[in-house]
Amino acid sequence: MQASYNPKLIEAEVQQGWNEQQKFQAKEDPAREKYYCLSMLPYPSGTLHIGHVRNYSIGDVISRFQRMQGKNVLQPMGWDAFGLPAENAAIKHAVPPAQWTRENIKQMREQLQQLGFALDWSREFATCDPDYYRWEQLMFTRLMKKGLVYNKQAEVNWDPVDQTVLANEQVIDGRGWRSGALVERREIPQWFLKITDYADELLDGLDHLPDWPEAVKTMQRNWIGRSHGAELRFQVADSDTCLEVYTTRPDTLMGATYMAVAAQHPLALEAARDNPEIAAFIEQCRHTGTAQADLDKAEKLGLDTGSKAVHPLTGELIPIWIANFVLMAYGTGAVMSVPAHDERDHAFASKYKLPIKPVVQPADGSELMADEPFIGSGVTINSGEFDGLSSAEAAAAIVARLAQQGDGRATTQYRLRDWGVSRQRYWGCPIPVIYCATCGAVPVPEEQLPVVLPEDVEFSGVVSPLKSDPSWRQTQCPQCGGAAERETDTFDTFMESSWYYARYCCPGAADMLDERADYWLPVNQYIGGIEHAIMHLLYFRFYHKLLRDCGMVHSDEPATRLLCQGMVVAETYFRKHDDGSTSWYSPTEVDVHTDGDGKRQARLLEDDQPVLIGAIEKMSKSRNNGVNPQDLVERYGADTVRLFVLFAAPPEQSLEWSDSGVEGAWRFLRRIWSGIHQHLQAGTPTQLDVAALNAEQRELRRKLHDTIAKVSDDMQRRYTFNTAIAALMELSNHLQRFDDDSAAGLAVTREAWLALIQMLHPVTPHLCTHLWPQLGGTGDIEQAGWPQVDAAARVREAIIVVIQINGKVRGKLELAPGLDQAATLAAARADQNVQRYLSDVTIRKIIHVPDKLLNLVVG
RNA sequence: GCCGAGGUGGCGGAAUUGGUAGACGCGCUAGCUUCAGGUGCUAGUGACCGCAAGGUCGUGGAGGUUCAAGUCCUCUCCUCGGCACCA
Repeated sequence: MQASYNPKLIEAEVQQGWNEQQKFQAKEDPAREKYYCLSMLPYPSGTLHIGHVRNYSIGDVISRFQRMQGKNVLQPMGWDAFGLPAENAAIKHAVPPAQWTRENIKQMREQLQQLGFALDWSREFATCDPDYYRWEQLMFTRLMKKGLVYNKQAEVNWDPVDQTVLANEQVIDGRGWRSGALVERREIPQWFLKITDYADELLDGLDHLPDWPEAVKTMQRNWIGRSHGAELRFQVADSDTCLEVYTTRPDTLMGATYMAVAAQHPLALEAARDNPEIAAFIEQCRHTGTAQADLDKAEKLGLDTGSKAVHPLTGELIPIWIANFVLMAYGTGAVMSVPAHDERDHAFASKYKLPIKPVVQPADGSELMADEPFIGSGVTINSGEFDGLSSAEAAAAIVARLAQQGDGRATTQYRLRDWGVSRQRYWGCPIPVIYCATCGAVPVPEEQLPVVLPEDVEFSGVVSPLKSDPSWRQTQCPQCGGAAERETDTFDTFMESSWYYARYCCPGAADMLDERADYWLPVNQYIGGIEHAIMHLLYFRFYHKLLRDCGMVHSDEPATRLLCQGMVVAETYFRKHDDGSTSWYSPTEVDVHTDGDGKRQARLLEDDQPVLIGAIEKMSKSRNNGVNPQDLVERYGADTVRLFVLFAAPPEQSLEWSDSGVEGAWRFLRRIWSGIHQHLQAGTPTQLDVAALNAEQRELRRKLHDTIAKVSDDMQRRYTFNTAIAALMELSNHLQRFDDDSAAGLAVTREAWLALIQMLHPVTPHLCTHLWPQLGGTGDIEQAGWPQVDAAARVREAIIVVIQINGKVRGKLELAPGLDQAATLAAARADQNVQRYLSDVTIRKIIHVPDKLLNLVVG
């Protein structure tokens, strides 16, 4: 064995061994328990960043830990290859999106391989492969036939200068990012998947996912937003039309003092015909982006249409307003406004001096605040015959009355909207639909799939090559054979990431999936960023149910356990220049020192002059605070990088990058190496005889077996890899301090080093694979399994019990375990410092937590 | 604006079920080792008072519950994630 640790050498050697054995190629084996560990597939943006390294290191620890438990583990990898950045790169560098994407994949694959993840590369694919997306197209045509797909008009952000549709992130302060033109909302026909048909199942299914984070389930519940309320009808005065509204608070109907409709509502458009002021207001409303946050934050504006609605209970006429915060796409595009009991209605009514009529008061009889809405439930007032009822009773009574009149009914509504899957983009999966003048929208027949996206194209960034190329577009109608045109929109890229996990199970299958999916699914452990908590993870669950209802999978949920890791952030360094500009420096160009007063100072290495330390932010190009994992791997080796990202923070928290922290990880691995080197030099151990150990040797064994218990729990149940590593560091510190070269001492040390290497193996597999045979470990470290706890070794002869007086610690006593209250009290009374607090007082109360604490309340 | 997280030494973090706050690592200080050091080793390191024994304070802020609160409750401030076309 070499005296010093050389990761470059051993990592290459160990990886070569894995490749030769095809060690991580998973094979279906019904005789073995399977374990499917899946990390979210990366978008091939160019190079790997630390966020990827973190995600895949977590997945790899879990995978390798499960392999050591004897499971048949599948850990695949692929590429989420369609998407907007490829189009942006094409515009910037004049390179076709396909070429840019495939070059990035090549580079990132090499980087992943260097990190030594236990991935089954034989199952790899990119979602832009026609062999992948053809099945997605097939699925879509099947869903069309099942009635789960429909086409309707929906709004997009329209850039009137570039004549193109913009993504929300391309709209900056209401203007197109490239043209600077004011963006308009425009309606165009788009395809939708009926996710709302599955709303109840998606909601109720969350109750059967005990191993998903509560935060994710809560966010999904709120997103689906099932509410029970009523659909009500208001007659429009002097007209034969009606306003349909939905409300969750029919008990407050008597307090409705005005109606509000969306700017695109037919009633608003009608009012605009002979009123230029209204027409101008509607035009103004078109210039907000489609993003919900923008709409919510925009000033609440409204205008009276002049029309009146008839209150269905009182017959009173109430005004109908147009309001910019009422959405046409959501619900019926109209709401009844009860300013006394709704915050937004109250603000709007106050602004436009509309009447406010309280109809509910708190059940405890407390006074209503004059200037604030009361949004809770209570008891009805000012409601005529409905007075004096609880909110629930009033709601039921009012809905019953309206139903009798034919003006309303109880309904359930969802906040969730159907999934719009059309994108007016080139670099995506073509939507397999043909438009025929006689037959309408016809799904592309199965035998004509896939509809292949042409890859060798010139892409200007304005018009999709699909739309500009008539030879691709023009085709024949599959039904009547007449001239027809292809759909030129492509799918939302969430479509590809909604079923990739299932395709990994069946590479090369002659259908979308085959029986191999039943062996591997559901995913045992899914790992990805918290930013996917709602949309991706909801579509992922939805698609699984679609696959199930098409008979392709036989479970209700795609993944049983979910881990959401936090972001990777880093400190920023900058200088302000005289011209007002700012230069951002990479952490690698800066040296940070702490002076004697604990103040941190940063200097630029290049000129040795100070730079300012900025905020800690998500790693990004604009702040230049990213760190390239490849440089780190070259300098320290993959094991050090993996160790650091797992040690620096628990997986769910954001991880702060630290160069010196990496140094610490590197030092730890070197100490392991030299410690084992010294141990091997010291001599040959005899067979371990636990009955013949001295006190120090027993103490080391106790530490070892405590550590095995802790690390096993941290890795399997808690997923706190940082504390598992800390425990291994403690054990290693003990081992280095333990200076006993006797045969028995060496035997205890050998046992500890072997177990340490086994437990560290999921984290730093190269180092541990290499050291295992050096320590005399037999066979393959992975097949040797996980170290077992020897309960007898953990028994303590003495434990520390804390003595408190009035809740303050006054003594710590080393006592035999299992003492009762009286014996513990006697021991406490014997302690000098405790005695000082017990003279001249009476003990009023004694709290005894056996083997932990004795609290004496005195006075 | 709405929904969801988070806030603990100079720094990253630990404290798993309400029971010793600060494990482990970084940084810093001192000493030793080395031809040398951006090496290695040893010791110390929350703040304040004290020669020491020991004491007081201390988990974003303000209240509360409890023998006991980082942990539970109420209010509040700040940071981050998502908000349906970034992925």
